[in-house]
Amino acid sequence: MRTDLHTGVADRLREADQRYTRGRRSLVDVLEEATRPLTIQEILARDKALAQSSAYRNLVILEQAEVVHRVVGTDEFARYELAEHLTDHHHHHLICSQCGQVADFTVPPDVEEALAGALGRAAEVAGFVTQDHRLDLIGQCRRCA
Amino acid sequence: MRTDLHTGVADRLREADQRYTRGRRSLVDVLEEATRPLTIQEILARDKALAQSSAYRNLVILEQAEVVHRVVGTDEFARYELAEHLTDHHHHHLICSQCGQVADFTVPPDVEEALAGALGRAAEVAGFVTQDHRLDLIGQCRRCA
DNA sequence: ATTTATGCAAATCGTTTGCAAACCT
DNA sequence: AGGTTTGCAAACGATTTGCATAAAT
Repeated sequence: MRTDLHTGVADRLREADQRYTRGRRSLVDVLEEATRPLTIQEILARDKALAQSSAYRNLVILEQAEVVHRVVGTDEFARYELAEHLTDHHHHHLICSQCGQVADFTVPPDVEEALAGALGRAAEVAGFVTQDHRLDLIGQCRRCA
Repeated sequence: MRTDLHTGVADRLREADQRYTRGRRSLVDVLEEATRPLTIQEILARDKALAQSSAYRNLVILEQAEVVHRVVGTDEFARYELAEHLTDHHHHHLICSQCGQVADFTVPPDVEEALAGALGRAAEVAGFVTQDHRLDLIGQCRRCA
């Protein structure tokens, strides 16, 4: 099913002139098994062999190589997930304003399309070159509500 | 036109059992004159009489009283703007991934409605209590592109 | 063999906090 | 007077960085 994930990652890293080391592979493995964006601490807890400083450094590199995506919530912790082009799973985030947890969700394709059109037009007016869009819900998760 | 702004703010603060002091009034004044969310440093630069620690403390209080809204971009700086119910101006953000600047934009009402409906349904499925939504464009602003 | 990555510990920097003086009611 | 807020300086904590060693090509 996903023997290609590491191949895809390797390709991206090669293009960015970066090596695919054991530490970077571990990060990708951890994120692949997660069903939501993880904080650095969560990542380190899931693979005890990872050093904190290297994890920070490698996540920056993986982000530049477009292998991972940094998710900014409402709390002080950065969260990471695999880039959408590697998972084929376009989605958005439910951000709990209480505990900070981030969960995934999707909206129907027709809404997604209407949205993309409107956003494209708005960006054009502002002379803005769009790279990505961010659609999140802020509220309280089941556990905190 | 906006003699009522301070009245509205005072109401919110009273409800939160908070005083409307000179420092808090200054913060509201600075944010009222801005056309985009401002970082703390930008706020302090616009009113030299403000002390940094009090600004941080008061922005927390104003946020809890729903007078201001904290905007999280992609960089390390928190940004603040007046809450939408005080400005009657529902909008979204263009976030420059290069310089971090945040600008405002709007989408047509029909898109906004379709979006609200889809989001409401998605949240319901996840057992999520929605407080707010966040729709941003990430890209490069006119100056950085 | 040479370049690049790692991991520890120290530094950085936006933000938070302790505390005594100033302020409001 | 009694409780809040202020402002300075010190503390905090997530993230970054210097440097000597280990790994990758």
